[in-house]
Amino acid sequence: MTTTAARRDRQREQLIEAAERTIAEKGLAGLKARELAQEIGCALGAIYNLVRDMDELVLRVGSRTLARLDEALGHASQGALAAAPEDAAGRLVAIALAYSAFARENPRLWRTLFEHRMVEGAEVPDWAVAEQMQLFRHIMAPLAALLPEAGEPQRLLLGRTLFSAVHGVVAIGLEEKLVAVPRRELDHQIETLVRLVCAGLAADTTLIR
Amino acid sequence: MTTTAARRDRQREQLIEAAERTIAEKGLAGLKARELAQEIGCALGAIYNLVRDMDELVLRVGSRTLARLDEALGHASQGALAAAPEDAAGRLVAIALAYSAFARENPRLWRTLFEHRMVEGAEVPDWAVAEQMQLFRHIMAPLAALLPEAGEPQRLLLGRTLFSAVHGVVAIGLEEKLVAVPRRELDHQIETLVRLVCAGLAADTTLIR
DNA sequence: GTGAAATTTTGAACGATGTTCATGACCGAG
DNA sequence: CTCGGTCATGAACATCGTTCAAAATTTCAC
Repeated sequence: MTTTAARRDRQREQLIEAAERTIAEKGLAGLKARELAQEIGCALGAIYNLVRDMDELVLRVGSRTLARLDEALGHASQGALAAAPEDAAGRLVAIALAYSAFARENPRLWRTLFEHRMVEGAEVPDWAVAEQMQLFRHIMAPLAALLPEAGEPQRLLLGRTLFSAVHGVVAIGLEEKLVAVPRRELDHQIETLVRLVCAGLAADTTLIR
Repeated sequence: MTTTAARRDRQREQLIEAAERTIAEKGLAGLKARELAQEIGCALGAIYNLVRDMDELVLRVGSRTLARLDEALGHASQGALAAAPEDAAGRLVAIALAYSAFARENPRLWRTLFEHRMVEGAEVPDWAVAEQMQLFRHIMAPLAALLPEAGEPQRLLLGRTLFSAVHGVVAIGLEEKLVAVPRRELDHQIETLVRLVCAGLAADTTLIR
């Protein structure tokens, strides 16, 4: 016997999956409450029993995307560690390239992570913020190997900066949809950026204080 | 005597300025056709005689923002050049910091430059693309001084990468509105990033090929 | 098992919003 | 002055997300 709560949970899952498919296919702007209701076979108003509003739905899709991204970065980091345990810079490059690959392969879902703005006044829930912070741990490990003498706060700051910089290259690189940036070229830009920063770190450690 | 066309041009200017003020105050989401019509004193439908649609209006506001940004970067570059003509890296840092300052001082207008997505299928007009490319010239000059031996294509690629990287740090740094990143900290991250890349370039020119 | 109470589902209705279009005012040339 | 075309007008339309009173369903005590 299926209790009401269990069925609602199942339907909520269906809703989130339908929303994920829709965003992946048509982008965030293509997400319509009425279409979702029809797709999961419920009334329009029922959606608001499964989810507070569309914002929460988008946030939950973002949570799934973030989990997949986290997994991709973890695999890349692990692979690079196995291939060259000493090469911390290479591991950073591998993570950055994995980030780029994920963005390229999931363009609309990835975009949604940043495109989505909360309605005025509403705050991002704590669990969403915590998830985003989790991503940094992949960067922090190689960074600690690269800068054993720097303090943790300095490393955190640098990790954040490095992530943001790579993100910027990917974001602007994938912007112009028509003249799609060739994968090779974008990946080369990213690798160059990360290696330049690492070379800079090796050349002049006083830049990190 | 004011011909009809002249009055329409004047009203179009009013419309763009009103839209600019609105976006600066309330953000892109706060831009409503009906409010604009009331503000410039015309009927709702008249807006569509001044502008094809809201997309074009936002693009025109973006054009003004881009012009002011271009001016700010030019001033910063010029100032740094006068202060230390030899220090190309310092000029890059000055430009990056000016970019950060502009974004911080014009958060909603700056955001609109990137937030805005064309409706499906519509393409960004050529004049808008050309304007964006203009920005790069500020970066290219110091880069040429820094890498006299590199080819122009390599320099262009690196300039684009550097711009994107700094943009990423600013974009993510200004993201969380509540826990506003202190100006000092953000500027320090940016300067660190640019100096690290410059140090990397000096240490290992083979990274740019 | 039954009936009442509580809960959930329903979809019409509401309030916004961008855009269009018949209508009527207005302008300018002859 | 007049008339033909141009332009302004705002009601109407198509979509949205969201709400809510009513209907349907489930729950539960007896």
